[in-house]
Amino acid sequence: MPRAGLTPDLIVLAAATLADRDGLDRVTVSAVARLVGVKPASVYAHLEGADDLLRRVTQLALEEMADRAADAVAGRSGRDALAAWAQAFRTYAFAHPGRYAASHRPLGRTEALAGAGPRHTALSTSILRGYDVPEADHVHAVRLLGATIHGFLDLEAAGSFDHSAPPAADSWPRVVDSLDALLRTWPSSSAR
Amino acid sequence: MPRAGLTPDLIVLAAATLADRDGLDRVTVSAVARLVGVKPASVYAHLEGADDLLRRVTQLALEEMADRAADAVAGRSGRDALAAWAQAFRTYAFAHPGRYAASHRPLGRTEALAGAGPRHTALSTSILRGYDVPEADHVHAVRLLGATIHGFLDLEAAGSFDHSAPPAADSWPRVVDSLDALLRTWPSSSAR
DNA sequence: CTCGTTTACCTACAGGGTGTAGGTTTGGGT
DNA sequence: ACCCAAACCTACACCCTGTAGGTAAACGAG
Repeated sequence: MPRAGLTPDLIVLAAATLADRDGLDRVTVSAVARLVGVKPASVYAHLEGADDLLRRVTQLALEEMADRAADAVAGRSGRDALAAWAQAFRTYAFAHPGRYAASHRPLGRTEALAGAGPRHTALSTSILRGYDVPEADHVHAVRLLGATIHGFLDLEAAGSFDHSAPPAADSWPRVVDSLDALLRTWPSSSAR
Repeated sequence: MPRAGLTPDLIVLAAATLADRDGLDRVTVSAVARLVGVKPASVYAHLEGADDLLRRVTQLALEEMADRAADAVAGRSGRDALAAWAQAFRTYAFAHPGRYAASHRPLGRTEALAGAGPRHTALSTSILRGYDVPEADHVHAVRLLGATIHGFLDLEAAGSFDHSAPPAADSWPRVVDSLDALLRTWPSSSAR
């Protein structure tokens, strides 16, 4: 019997593929084993278990998203950077729904600080350079950006926008416009 | 052997309790059966299965949140209404993390239109009455509000804000301020 | 108050996922 | 050519889902 030549990375990639194709909740050690042509028990030699598998998919998704986001903001600033940055996430969420869903799973402090987390923080902070947001408010602005983009994509993926009239895609540019407007007028917004 | 006197509602309530205590992913037919003191098979007489159980928890959570949100906006308008409405969700998310997580699960068109969905839409629309947002933009504004609040609470629950300095609670009022500012200046924001 | 019907709950079982123990094969290094 | 680490296997125990069919408690009718 030829050997599959598995590595943890190959298994995680298969899991991510499966997540995108069948949904994150269908990602099981057994299903991944089937996909790579191996018995379930063999997978446990490369990973610590189901939790570990999902955690690695989360980390993969966060890294990939950071890559794409970095690409998007490169060479842009202000509104352009903001729009491209946000669009990078939306494109990723559509292309890789399972990975995107995985990216929301909680991570331990250690994994979060070691992985792509800081890159995401740095990227969204860099967007603020095109606006007049005071240094002290950067954290809040970054959180607001992240929350709004994540919230929109999450609700869109959950179909929450499918029950009212205009397609979610019509609201997307308005969301980006709003965030831009908010950042442009930030000082006055904190002045009540 | 005394009879437990189960009803679908009692089972769903037990499931919701379990979700809040142990996490939504620990909600299984078996666990709920244990909690109410019955064998797993007995639960299937009252529900159609695990999917049905989770769907009902989702609906329960949406109804409860609509109740609290309605309570919060009653007798308020403008910024007060917005802040109270947003706070209602945050309070609920803290008090009932499992239910709150369940509220994000996708629902079919039928369940969504029959349940609390329309109430939530009506509630957030009512907040716009305190602002000068043109009728045609209401949908977009409602989606923006929902996305931002949901996104913030979801990221906060996932611990995404625990890795940088100020506690998430410090950013929350800034988010509400920002949304208020955005709605107050809405017309100019759509004018680029 | 007994009797029959309903139905709440049961046991038993099949199927699939997780995870461990321990055996067998494969391939690279010496 | 051989050896050893590792990749992969079978076999098993355990839990969750869901179905089939049985037992017994409640409840209304006479």
